[in-house]
Amino acid sequence: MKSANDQATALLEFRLSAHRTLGPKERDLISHLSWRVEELPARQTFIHDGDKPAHSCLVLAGVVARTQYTAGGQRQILSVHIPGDMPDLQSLHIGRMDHDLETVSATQIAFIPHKDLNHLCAISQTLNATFWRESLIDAALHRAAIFRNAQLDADSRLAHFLCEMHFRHKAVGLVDEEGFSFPLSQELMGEVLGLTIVSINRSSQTLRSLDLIRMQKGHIQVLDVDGLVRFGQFDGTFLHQRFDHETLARAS
Amino acid sequence: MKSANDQATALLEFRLSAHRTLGPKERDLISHLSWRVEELPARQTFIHDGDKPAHSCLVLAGVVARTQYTAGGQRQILSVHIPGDMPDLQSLHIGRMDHDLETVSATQIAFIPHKDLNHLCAISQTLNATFWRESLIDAALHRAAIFRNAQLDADSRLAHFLCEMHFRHKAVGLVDEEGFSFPLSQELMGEVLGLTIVSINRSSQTLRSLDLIRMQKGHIQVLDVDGLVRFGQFDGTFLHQRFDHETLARAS
DNA sequence: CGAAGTATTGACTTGTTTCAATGTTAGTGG
DNA sequence: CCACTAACATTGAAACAAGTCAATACTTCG
Repeated sequence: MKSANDQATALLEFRLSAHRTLGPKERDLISHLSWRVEELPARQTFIHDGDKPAHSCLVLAGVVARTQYTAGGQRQILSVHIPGDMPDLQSLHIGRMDHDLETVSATQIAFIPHKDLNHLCAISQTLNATFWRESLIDAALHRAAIFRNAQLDADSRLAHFLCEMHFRHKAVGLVDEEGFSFPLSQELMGEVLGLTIVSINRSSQTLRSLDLIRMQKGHIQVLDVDGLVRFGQFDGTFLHQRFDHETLARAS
Repeated sequence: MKSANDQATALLEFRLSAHRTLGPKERDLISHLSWRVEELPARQTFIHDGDKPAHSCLVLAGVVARTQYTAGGQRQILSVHIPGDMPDLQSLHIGRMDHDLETVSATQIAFIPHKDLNHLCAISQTLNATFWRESLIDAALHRAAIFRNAQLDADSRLAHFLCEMHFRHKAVGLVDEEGFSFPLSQELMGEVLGLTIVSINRSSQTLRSLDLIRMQKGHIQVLDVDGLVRFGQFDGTFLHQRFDHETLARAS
């Protein structure tokens, strides 16, 4: 049984290896980080708009959403983060948060002081570039969201989003023959895609009736990847994955 | 009369100073960069989806759009870039472009080899962090776009976008009593906001009738900043500007 | 069992698109 | 200097995708 700290180390090493092969120096540096791991319940905002965090975090288990609220209190989900993601890497160089981070399901999150990350980046050009790249891919996900929300109708929008989720889960080895576990309710998917729960419900029925996906109680299975990709006009380039099919199990 | 190279240097120094005060070492490093400056006509795609650029660029004059196309050839403008922006800074660490860069108006663009930028970042932690921060603010602009396109109706969406343009132009000293020069046609604003030209036209009439803006032939003037901010639910935090009111003139 | 959260369905409403025509402006060449 | 052209802006009417409202069912869990 691994300690939580080892688990964070293994996951980070796996994630960074997806960008480039790490040398022994980098692996050593990573392994000496000391993480503080927290268990958080569902629906908890753990970093607030306006905060000036002194740590960044790595999602170990569960799902986290970036959110922003309208004047009327309506919530927009800006992006969805799964194990292996570092959803507030930006706070390393942009002190003040311009959005919230909240848990969707119960999650396990590892925190690391900015000081330690900065130290790492100062010592290793490779790690510096890799963390930077990680934050750039985050921006690429945002661009994909802008594209789909503006250009696709409700059905395709959902298809595009589910493609993204499928490939991102796959990249961290979280997809098996049964699909992947995915705790967003239809209401929350609506908040991601700028649609109402009613639209999501109807669109999900469309995708199911076309035998593209199966979708029930926090679990999603893509039955026809190519079909879903076509339906959602999904071009996975923006994920910039060096390889897709390694499993987290193999890495840890 | 400054050379184009000096102009690029001055603009970059000004821009980076908006993040943090640069020391003499950093200013010296920047001043020794050698830029290649190009004049490009309007509507020209100068970096293509799939390209692997060996340079990044700095917009000196004119407006540049990041674009992505649907299967049906419909164009989405992902973001709009004005003088002082480095719209493909990401290519420094994400080799392959996942979108196009095209000019909107006639532009002047300065190119710098990735090699030189990487060298700079290796030598100076400060510059490394500053360029990184620049790319993170780019991501923050994306988040603002996701928010406005999903949560605001046509009128507010346009108001929000015009606020963003107003403050970003102001930050580089491009706003005077007459407003600022802005070459996006109503059709292109539609491609930014996920609306049709008809909607933009009607929304712009709304904003004009409320005396919030004046808008004619490539020129925009915000008459009532506070009013427009309120109307568009605009929270400028995401711009992360250290100061807004320095002028480019003063810096160069 | 009751309660809360989530999913589903139908009827009606609305903001935006689509289509199509007309007006305006700036630039070009005779 | 004016006719011609292309790009851009404006307007009205009809169509439609998604929203709203509201009722009902299913699931999970204490």
